[in-house]
Amino acid sequence: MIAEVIVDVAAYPIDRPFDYAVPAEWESVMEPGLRVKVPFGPRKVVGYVTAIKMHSELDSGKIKPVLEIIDLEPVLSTELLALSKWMAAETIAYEIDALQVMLPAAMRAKYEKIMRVVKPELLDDSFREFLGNREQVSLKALQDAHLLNEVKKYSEQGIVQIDTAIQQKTKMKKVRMIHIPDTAHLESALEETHSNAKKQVELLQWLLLHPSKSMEASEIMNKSGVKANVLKALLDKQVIEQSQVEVYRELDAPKMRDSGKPEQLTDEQQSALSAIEQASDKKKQETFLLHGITGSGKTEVYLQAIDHVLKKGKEAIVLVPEISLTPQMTARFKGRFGELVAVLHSGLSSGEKYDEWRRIHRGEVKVAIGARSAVFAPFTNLGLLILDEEHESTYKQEESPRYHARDVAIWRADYHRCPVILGSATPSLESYARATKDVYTLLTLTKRAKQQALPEVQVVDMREELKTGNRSMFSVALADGIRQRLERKEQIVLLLNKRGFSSFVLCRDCGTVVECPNCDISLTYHRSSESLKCHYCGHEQPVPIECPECASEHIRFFGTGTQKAQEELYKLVPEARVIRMDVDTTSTKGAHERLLHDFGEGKADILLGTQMIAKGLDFPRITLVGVLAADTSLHLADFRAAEKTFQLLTQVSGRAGRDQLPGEVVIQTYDPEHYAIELSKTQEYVPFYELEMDRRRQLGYPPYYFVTVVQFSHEDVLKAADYAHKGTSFLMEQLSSESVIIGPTAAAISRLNNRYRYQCLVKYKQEPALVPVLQKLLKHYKTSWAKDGLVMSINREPTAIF
DNA sequence: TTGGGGCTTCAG
DNA sequence: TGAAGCCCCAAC
Repeated sequence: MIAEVIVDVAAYPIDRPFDYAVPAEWESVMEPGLRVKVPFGPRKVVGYVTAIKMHSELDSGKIKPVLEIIDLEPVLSTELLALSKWMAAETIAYEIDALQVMLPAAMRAKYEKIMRVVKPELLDDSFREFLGNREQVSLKALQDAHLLNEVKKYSEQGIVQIDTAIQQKTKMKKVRMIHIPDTAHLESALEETHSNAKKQVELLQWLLLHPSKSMEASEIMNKSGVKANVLKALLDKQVIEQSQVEVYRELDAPKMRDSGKPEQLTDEQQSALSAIEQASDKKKQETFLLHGITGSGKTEVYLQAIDHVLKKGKEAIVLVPEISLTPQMTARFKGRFGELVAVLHSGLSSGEKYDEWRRIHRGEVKVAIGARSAVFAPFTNLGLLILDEEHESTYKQEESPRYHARDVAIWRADYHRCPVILGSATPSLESYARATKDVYTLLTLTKRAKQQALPEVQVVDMREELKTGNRSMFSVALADGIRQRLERKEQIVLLLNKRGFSSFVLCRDCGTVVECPNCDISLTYHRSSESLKCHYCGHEQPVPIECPECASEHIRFFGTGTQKAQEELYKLVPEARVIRMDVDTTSTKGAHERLLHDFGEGKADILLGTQMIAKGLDFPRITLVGVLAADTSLHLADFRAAEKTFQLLTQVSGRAGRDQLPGEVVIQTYDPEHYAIELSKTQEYVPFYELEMDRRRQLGYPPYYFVTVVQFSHEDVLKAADYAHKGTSFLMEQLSSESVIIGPTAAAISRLNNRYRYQCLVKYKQEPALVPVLQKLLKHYKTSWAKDGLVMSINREPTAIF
């Protein structure tokens, strides 16, 4: 029997299965999806069995045997094995990378070189002394002891052997379990125990009072008050027995709970739910775009749809952007489905993630909630996949394999013949466009679930504020609003839009942002050269001293931090209690959750933060939302800038007035006429969608075109540019004339880690040759360019063009 | 990616 | 002549 194995080596010529002989005694247990230890060249590595066959094309002399089977059960199902193949091909990644992302990080192998003594009698005395009674030592320890030269000699003489040890990063957690005999045995043991052994008598009596078959050793010690030595004495006498039992790590119980009861649905919610249930009953793959305004109760639709598939004995995956994986959200799912839910979020340790993964793998839970990678949850009978806030760019992994969770979800749904729900108040243009073309089924929720009115939105022109002499960060309207809420003991959320910090130049008098003469995109400020550059066409110009439009000298780099905002806020309302939430204050584990919890408890009046506060907050006392600088994200060198701004403004506005109290939103901007800001006033998505689609069509950007970016980097500027040229011309030659190839241009971050970066942009509507051509380019690169120090990467459908 | 073999270079 | 450094190649 032959096993085809993908080995744990990420390299171009190795990105294919290798054949290994299966020893006869393992033939009955060998199957695809198992991890094995195999010899590979002179070393030993972990590999994944992807197929079993009876014969190999290779000379039998070349085939080595599998050394060890690591798992008892396959860790990857046939479905996930097939998915990894598809994903590797689609994203142009190594298959091993595609396999590894599907498993928890704790299962990734760690290699350690160890030295094993073969002929101890031939060792020097000093070396033997160092070893003590150890038979093997890690090379690391030997290096620390400066013994590497000796080891080398011994190894050449065959006195010691160097070997690779493969270790699991995280092991299953085990506890010491004490097995307690029945009362009769305990009583007879008590009689036999000498009364001098007071503590033993005490323990036996305690055990008699607390009858149980088995108990954790630590629990016995804690509750009975005896020490470990007493326990050991009884173990030695074989009165009690012990064993190591595998347990799951205890997760923090959610602090908030949902009532657990399904809520009454509105008509709109009900018809959306029915459509999903129908698709589910018909065992049909169908992708639904659930477009519901903020507060329209999308989550309730998810919950009831999940309930429907669970009743049919199937499983569900819910993906949420990491940031909205707040206790509020998870508590709601746990409240509804209790122990059937596994939550996978970044706050868990790798061991905890591993435990959650095993709970899914063993079929102990039916619902998995998590960020991007939860889309690979090892369910075998999926009935529903949900992506909440589907427009979020965090669903795209920006390192190899560069997959999009949406595509993976649809692939899995297709495999299991089940529906996918993409939910958002502000869908990505891609998804909405597909919904209008009936690729996806559009479901719309236009009313808020609790009948509240949408908050009233006011856009404040900061240029006017400046003219009237207000140089502070807060407009008169916002400052008044804040004071008012403080008096009424209501809560305020202030969003500081920090994206694209200091990267563009803006005139404080007329709001002009310096743009590229060739492209409809703002120029990016480059400190190193004191110039402004366009990352799309390569245009470059010096930083102007005065505004090119109004000749004002109030022209400067735009951007301001949360810390400064907090100081200014203090000057404005010293009595207010402010919680600041940004990368600085949320870097420690659980900080994010704690700050939100405090805010929810009313321990602060104002929540000031960056993007991370825009989502998922659902607190009834928030009645004012202020956006301090709406335009910061508008002038990024990114064709999605307007879309992202509109999404952010809509999301954050949705935080206000979610309960009884009416909400109000104040958006401060230097560019009130911009359609992304103008339209966020009414929070109407469709008009924005139409305008933005028009613009995208004119400029030839997604979703009208697909985009692939090929990036070239090299330590030497000239070589980077040279290879970028070569690569670009290769693509031009090979791809059809329908495709638009732009570049090479300097990347937005033109030097990163001392490497110069250039890129080439491929835009296409239909290009069947794309993947094969990219594969060819990759082969070129790997077989010759890479040797010259070039690094090339391919990113299909990037979230942003850097 | 990694380890080994082979080749060159340099000092002794 | 041996050690060290570098390049190249195969890996089942």
